[in-house]
Amino acid sequence: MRKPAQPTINDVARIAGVSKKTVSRVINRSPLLNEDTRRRVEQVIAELGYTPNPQARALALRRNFLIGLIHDNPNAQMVLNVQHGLLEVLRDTEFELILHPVDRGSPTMLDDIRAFLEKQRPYGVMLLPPISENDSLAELCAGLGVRYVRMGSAPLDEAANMVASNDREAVRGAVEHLIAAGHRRIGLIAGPHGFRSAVERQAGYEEAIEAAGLPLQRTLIVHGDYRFESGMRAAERLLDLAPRPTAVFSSNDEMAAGVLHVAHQRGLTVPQDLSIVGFDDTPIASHIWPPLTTVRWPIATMARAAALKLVGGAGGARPGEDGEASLFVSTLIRRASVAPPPGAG
Amino acid sequence: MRKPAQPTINDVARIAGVSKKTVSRVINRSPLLNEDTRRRVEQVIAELGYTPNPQARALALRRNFLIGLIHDNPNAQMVLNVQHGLLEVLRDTEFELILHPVDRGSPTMLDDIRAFLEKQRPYGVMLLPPISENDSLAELCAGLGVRYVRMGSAPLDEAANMVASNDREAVRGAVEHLIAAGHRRIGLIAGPHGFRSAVERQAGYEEAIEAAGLPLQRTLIVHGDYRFESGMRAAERLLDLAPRPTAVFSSNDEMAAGVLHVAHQRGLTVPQDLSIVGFDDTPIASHIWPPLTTVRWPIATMARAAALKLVGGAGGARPGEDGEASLFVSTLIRRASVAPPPGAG
DNA sequence: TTGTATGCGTTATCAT
DNA sequence: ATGATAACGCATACAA
Repeated sequence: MRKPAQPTINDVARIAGVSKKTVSRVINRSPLLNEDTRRRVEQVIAELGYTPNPQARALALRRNFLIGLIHDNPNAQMVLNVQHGLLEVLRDTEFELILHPVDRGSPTMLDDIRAFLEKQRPYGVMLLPPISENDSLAELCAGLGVRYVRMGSAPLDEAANMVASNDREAVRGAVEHLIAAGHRRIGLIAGPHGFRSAVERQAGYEEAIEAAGLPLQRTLIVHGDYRFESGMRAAERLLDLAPRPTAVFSSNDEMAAGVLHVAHQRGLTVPQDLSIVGFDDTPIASHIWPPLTTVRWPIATMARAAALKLVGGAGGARPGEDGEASLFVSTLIRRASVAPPPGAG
Repeated sequence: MRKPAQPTINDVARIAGVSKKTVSRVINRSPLLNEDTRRRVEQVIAELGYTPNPQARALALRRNFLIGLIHDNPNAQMVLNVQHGLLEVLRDTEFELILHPVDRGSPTMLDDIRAFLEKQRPYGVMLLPPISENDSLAELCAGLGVRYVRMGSAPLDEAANMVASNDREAVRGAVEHLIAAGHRRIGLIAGPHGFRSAVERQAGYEEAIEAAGLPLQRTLIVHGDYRFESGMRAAERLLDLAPRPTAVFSSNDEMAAGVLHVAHQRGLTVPQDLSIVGFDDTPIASHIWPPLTTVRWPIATMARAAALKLVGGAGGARPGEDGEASLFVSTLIRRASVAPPPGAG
């Protein structure tokens, strides 16, 4: 196999009959350049198929063009949506996305991330929930001089470092939707302790209940861990109640699917016997039967905004209007899993 | 914010009282080194918290430590599983994973990938199905001197460049399972034309049907595009048949979920009225109702093997037994979506 | 407007 | 076993 040696800036300079610096100026779009020489150099660049070596650039500029994505696998679809949103912005820049999944259960997580940051020295990092809620992590980044953007369920940092959704309002709206359908006993499957998203979503639930003048019953609130099985367990407890709730709001779709599962097992028909509302609008929400009413938050849009905040104008990226926003609104997607409570007809 | 200047090899050399080359030797585990000096240097490295600059290394070595993942979004869970398998191996090495999603519908896909390869010059790339089936793409990598590993449903390259699953056998086993349950009219939802996986899975279906001495009926074979909606459309056509099939094998879980959806819409009970088998064992398979009997292929294991093939011993990675294998077996996961055909009791 | 000298942090060559 | 020096490909400071 022949060795396809990449042409370097020297080759371009030699063939174009100029100095490397001039080529460098062309590459970096220096304004003070003779139009003739620019064209000539660009011609040679095109002929040779020359591409600047990113590593050499990084070395000379004393900064690289890596954006890190640090997360602890919230859910597959979300991670992928974030990756897509990020890459959509990064694609036209010289930045690359590198991944760094971590294990929030590990006591060495912070050290692990520190090692990653010190080794790669990424230009910036994107922090996904739930670890994005960790203030020590944000401080670690700041201390190391690595810019960061956190994604979360509420504004927990300054706008420049944050893209947030309004989980509380969104859930309040979702539960109000159930109340408007006639439900009075509404169960909540809350997220795990220590998650800001869990807190926000529960707060939204409570706000809606109280605003409607309904009693806030602790037995109607069960915690899960955002996983399918925990949704099943929570549903068991909720459906064992007498009288049992006529509707359940689940803090994410996966647990909501667990509720549906249990309902099926018990011979309950959804939504006639039990209404269910989820959160996330992952693909499973529209694929299960019946299709799930759920809250959709604009993950890809938020990721794009985050990317713009991170690279903000650097490396060819242009901050768009997305770049300014840091709070994003979620919307209720109405499907077939909600109906009036039994006997309400 | 203070500038946390990284210590360089020069700092280490100066403080340890040796030359940079000696430090370099320590880092790279050169065998010819005095034990004393090695320990002394390692001590200083630890004290300073020195980490070699990957960009500078890449420049000097004329090769970088990037592994690219090129894919056209087969499905979220698969992409994520691959990422995890890859990163599991890469984590202990100096390699980083960079992403490059593409659009196989675009006529410029190959040019786009070429630009990516020429710019980043990754050490190696991992190609996911379906674009991994594209021979021109493999040739492009080879021509550019970029090593690659393809992931696919059958061995379509030499072992060093391939991790393959045995889709054909796996599907054959799955359909035989249906036949053993008593089914004689078994529908197939095939994958889209142009996909090797679609060909292999259809072949497995046909082998099972013929081996059982059943008639191979073209009306029982409908093509989908691996997406949920296409599964619904295919199911409509299959269930409109008279007599209708008593079982359906779907070439992936997402389409199988579509079948389940249509069955529900038509008031058919699964598995009593209709048995369904899927392929992939994505989370949705176990989360829908009833839980789906499906074929699981060892994606993460395959990805680990691929990573070992790519970095093979380089950069601290040690080829394990995974590294040798290039053919991986899938297994049938039996859940609740299969029963004897109606009236068979 | 363009060129020269120098540095970025590392490894390779060839000494000693 | 260790060190001086020259790459690697690019950018910056300073001249011209």
